[in-house]
Amino acid sequence: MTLYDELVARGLIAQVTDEDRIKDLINNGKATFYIGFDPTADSLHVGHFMALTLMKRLQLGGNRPIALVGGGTAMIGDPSGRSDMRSMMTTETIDHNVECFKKQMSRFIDFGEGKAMLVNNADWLRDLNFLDFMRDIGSAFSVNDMLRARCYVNRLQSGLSFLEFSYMLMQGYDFYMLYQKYGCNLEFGGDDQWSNMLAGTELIRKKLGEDASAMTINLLLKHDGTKMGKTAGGAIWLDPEKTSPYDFYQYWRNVDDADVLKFLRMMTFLPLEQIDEMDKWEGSQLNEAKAILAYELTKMVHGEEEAVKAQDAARALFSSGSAENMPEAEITEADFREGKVDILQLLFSTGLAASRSEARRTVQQGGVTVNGEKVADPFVSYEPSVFAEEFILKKGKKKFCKVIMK
RNA sequence: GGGUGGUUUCCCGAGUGGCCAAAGGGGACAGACUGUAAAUCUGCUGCAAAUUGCUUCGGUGGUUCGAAUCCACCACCACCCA
Repeated sequence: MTLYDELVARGLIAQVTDEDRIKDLINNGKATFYIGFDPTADSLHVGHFMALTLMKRLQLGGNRPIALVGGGTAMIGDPSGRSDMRSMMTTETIDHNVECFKKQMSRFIDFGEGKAMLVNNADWLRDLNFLDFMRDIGSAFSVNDMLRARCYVNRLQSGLSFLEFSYMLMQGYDFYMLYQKYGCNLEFGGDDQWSNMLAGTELIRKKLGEDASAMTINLLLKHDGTKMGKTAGGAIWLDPEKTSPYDFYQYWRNVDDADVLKFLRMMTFLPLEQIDEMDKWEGSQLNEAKAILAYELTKMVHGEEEAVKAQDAARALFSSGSAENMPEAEITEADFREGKVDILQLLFSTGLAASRSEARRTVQQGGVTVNGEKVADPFVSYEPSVFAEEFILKKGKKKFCKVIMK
């Protein structure tokens, strides 16, 4: 199976500019391709992760990836897929985020000599001269075409600043620069980037009379069309400080039945034959597929050791095993009042509940247990000595921790 | 630059002087049923030392016994005209 066919089989490819040319490039290791990452936060999230796995797949096929961090484009903010205006970030924040991105990417992609490159578009965007840029690049863009681009249409209702409108020019310019500097002949991106990417291929054609290609990856969507990787608490991050390996594992462990196989194909490196085999599974057997998905992804992002820990903790909670790898939470003397901690304070201090009020509600609704025993009274409190023994605090079905007295 | 409409709790959105911590929906959370799934049903959803108190309806100041609601100014947004 060729690389291109595999990408198709894994359900990754959404749109391409020229299928035959792209096949020839990537199947034969002739592509120097780039994917852009805008440093809007100090960690990558699962959406970026899929792009990284794609980069890896192509690199394994002998192609040369360029990870482009948008230290320049982040000054503007990509309006695609957004209904609101992005808040402006300072240069310091952006540069800090760029550094964080670099570190995380290095774990997945081999940036060894000649194998891959990490480039920052701040290098050419920040020092641009406005008039020169407008005469040179702006003249090659048609506002008529831009207004027709899908990504701007809904923004015309809710408001779009000229700053954001110009994002497309920047991204097009990136490709144009990478093409000239590094011979980058292919751009990848999320399907919501399609029009921005075409801006690049068009610009290269207009300015240089040469062809470059673009290909979009299907967005990581759930079966109901909502975005994956977002929870009420925010995004699922790759940084263990922002999303713990356990939470990361649980996130994937809990995907809908309808999505497991899709995610296994898109995100993991398991052989397709093995995944096809799982495709025959039904009902509760799919639970096993979810465990595999969760384990595989956690292993890739946090390493095997953390993946095993997360798995053990999950087993300990859901199918009785050792409590050794359970998440721990510390309490301190400050939590005690008159020598005791009450259950509400425990829930609050361990982060299981966002406030004492929320903790109280949960207790009243019968959602809290200590060492497996339901706590019905919101006023119960505990002496320090009980924490010398194992003290497992559980809220709801899935949230729990071992309480440790500091 | 001119005109009109708008800014409400996580989101959408009702509320035009007291009965407002603020309808309804979504989401989140908890319970039942399950397979750590989905669907469904129930509860719940500002904070707290909790039959009470405190803080909230873009910002500031004012009117009033009493303001999310009225007035003034400011900020931001959308639409129409230039």
